[in-house]
Amino acid sequence: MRPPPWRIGQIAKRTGLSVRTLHWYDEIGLLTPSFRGESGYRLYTAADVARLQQIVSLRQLGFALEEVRACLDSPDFSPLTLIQRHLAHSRDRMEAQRRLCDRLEFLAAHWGETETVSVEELLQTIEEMNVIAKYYSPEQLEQLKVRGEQVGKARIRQVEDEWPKLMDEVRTEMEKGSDPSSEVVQALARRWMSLIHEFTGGDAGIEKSLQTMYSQEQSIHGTDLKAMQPMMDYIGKAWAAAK
Amino acid sequence: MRPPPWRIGQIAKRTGLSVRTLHWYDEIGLLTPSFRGESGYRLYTAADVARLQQIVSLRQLGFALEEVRACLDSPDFSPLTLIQRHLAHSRDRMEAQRRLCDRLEFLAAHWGETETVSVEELLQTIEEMNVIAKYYSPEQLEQLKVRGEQVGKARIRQVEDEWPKLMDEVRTEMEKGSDPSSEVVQALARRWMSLIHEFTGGDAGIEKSLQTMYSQEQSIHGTDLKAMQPMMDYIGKAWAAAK
DNA sequence: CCTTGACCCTCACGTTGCGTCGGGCCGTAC
DNA sequence: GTACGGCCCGACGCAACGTGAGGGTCAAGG
Repeated sequence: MRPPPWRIGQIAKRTGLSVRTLHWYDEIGLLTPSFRGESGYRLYTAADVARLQQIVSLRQLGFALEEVRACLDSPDFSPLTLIQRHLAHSRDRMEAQRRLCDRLEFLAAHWGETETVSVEELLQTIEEMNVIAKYYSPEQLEQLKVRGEQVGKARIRQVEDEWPKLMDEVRTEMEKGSDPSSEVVQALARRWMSLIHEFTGGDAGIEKSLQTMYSQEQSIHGTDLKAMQPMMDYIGKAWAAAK
Repeated sequence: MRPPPWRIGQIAKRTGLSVRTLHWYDEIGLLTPSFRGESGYRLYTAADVARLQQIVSLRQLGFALEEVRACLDSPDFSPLTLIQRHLAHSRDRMEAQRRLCDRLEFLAAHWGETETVSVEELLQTIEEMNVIAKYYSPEQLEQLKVRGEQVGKARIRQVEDEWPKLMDEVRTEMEKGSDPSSEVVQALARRWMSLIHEFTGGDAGIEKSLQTMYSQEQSIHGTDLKAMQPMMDYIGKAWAAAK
């Protein structure tokens, strides 16, 4: 790092940028080295390096090269609005990134120990996620995610096992024509409501969204929701009778 | 949306993609419509639309077009590792985005009500942020951010006012040669330590990093840290004497 | 039959910020 | 003298389209 002016390779090493990047900055006129040797070598002075460090600093904030140029080349430029614009934009992008991570995390967790997952299963699950996202607000989804972490994956699998059994039992009672106020049906209703409550975490909004989804969609997660409608009515009656 | 096959414009409206995008997918062979009319119009069948929706689904996860192609075109493809790779990558990017947002937020907040900010001030502050980031771990910075929000901006400005005054008083006592165990110096030491404590929030690690920074850097935020070294020793003696 | 307007086609260049060649000159050490 | 590494310029490549230019097609209306 002996005498200024320095050649391009020195500058590259010093700043961590690539030689090509410095060529590029020169080419677009963002940083033109003050001198050229007789052989055509770019020669950078201390002032050039200072400007380059400013460029690097502004780039760290995610500014585009043209914005960096605007900052450095117009002496009375006030970067405040630029920063605020960038902040808003960055926050948006971060939100999008966060949601994407959530989705990926869910998918990764969903098949945590599974060896191989087929593309069909993946697409199926994405489709379900999209359907679900249609009915819950982002905040509700966040709530559900937290709740899912609270109850643990083991319990979730337990419940996923239990649901179809419970539905079978309810269907049986319905077909037998059992009175909703009978003790057997009451017990089923209590189990039903308990599972729902475990899912919603007692949040009324989430339960509302869940019901809206059940009434609008005809199938999800392999369950025929249309066929569930009468069951829900039946259980609803039993629950009402219990009170 | 009458009879399949549909023309490109219909498909575009239906999927929310642009016509150009569909052209592009055709060009790279990701989605070639099953038919062409005699006039050369692209004609998409229901199967084409189904594939397109799969493409859109996978793109939502942030997959590159080539990855989408790999998923859809090799029948025994298992996307699990792809998802995990993507998740790791996405988390990294989100972390970077978060740090960038933090920096921008700090800058925006730093000049909250100021009308115009010069580029020099901006660059100066970025430089300080870089120096600070050299000495604190990301977790510590997060802690400091939270702490800053707790104490409020008004108090921060108060402290920023108070520091130079306190330093002046300490310097005066030093030059007078006052005994560190004297009551006057003890009082100064108590004020000094109190301010430090208010900054660190009582965190030993942060205080350590702060001291490292003070000993390594020669100037920050317009304060001559080299000149502060003897003052810190002096206060240290006074504090030790107090105990 | 002609026009109009919506829709479609195929090039083909622009975008961002460089990475990565290829072919050839320059500088220094052995 | 020559070998090796640094530097030059020019040009293509990248991801995923956007945005024209210039021109055909189709259905309805005058």
